[in-house]
Amino acid sequence: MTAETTTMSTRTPAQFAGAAKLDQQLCFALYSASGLMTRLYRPLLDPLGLTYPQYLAMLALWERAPSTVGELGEALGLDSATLTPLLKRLEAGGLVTRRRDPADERRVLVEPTAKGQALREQAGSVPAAMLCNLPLEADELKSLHHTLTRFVSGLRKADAGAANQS
Amino acid sequence: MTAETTTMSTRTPAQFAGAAKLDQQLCFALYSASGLMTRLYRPLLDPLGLTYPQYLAMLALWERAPSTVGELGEALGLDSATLTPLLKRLEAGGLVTRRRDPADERRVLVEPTAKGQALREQAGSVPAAMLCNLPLEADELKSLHHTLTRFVSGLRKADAGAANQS
DNA sequence: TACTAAGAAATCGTGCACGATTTAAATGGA
DNA sequence: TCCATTTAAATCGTGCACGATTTCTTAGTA
Repeated sequence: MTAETTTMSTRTPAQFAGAAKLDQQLCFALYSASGLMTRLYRPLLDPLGLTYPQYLAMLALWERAPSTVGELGEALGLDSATLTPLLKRLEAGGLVTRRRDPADERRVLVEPTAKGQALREQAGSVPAAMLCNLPLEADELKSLHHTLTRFVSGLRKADAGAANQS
Repeated sequence: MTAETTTMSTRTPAQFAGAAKLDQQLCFALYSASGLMTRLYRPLLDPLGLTYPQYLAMLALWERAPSTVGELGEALGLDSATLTPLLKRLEAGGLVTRRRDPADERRVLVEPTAKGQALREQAGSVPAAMLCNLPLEADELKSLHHTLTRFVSGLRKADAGAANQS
């Protein structure tokens, strides 16, 4: 993006110009960073046969299984329309099982198979490899992570509020 | 995500546990932040008839038109497989025109229509409205933006390097 | 002039993401 | 008990994203 060299819009009120540009750049930077990171994960995850969202789902399941679709959705910030087909693909790959909860037939319990558990060992080297790719110093990463965590937490509240209004 | 309350994995070698967790959380935080931001933009962009990627494309075109598909791709970090259908939708909505460059028939020039230019006025209020939604203080936003910009710049280099290797 | 190589955009197939709707199960009264 | 309400997941339609391939154009070169 040529954002740095952008001249001020001639129509934007002066008092908004700075803030508007900052906002645009921040949101765009988040958008770009997210996409670039997914791309950097690809060569690490391809050998495991996982996409990045699938990797996130497995991480969640390795920490807590069985989980319901709803619990996974809460953990990952995704809804059933996204998770159901993703989990079906993981099931087709033999990594998880899906079954109705006998105690509440509305729920679906998802759980890693033996193969899915075995994958955890292979996946163990991913975070360290990924860390090597990240272009900031350790303290900067920590600071970025800290700010982002507060940011996400705030956004989630705003998002929940917006959902309740409608 | 229950990341804050996550207990340490019992299988991860101790010396990697901290770094691994930090990495996972940072990447996941970026992924989450990006998705949440797109969601926050939706109510602002819906009245304009734009999605967030379409809004980004229009921002780029308002700054520089005509642009080729390749130039837009460079600016937004997207390839022609993503942009071509997106631009066709903008064209179908009457916001841009697409035509082959007479000087080089390989290129396609994209340019806002009068309607696309008019939309710029309406879109002027979007950044300020978005800014109100963001949950951090101005100095924190600035710091986040600064770190993210360096981060993205570094990731782009890493990504370009990876592309050249293959 | 031909012939190859390089470039730009479009196309194809797969997967993620979500709003809106649907189906089915559980819950809470009248 | 019966029925309305709520809840959980699945489904449908649209749009983004990208690797791989294809088509067409331009450039370079024997």
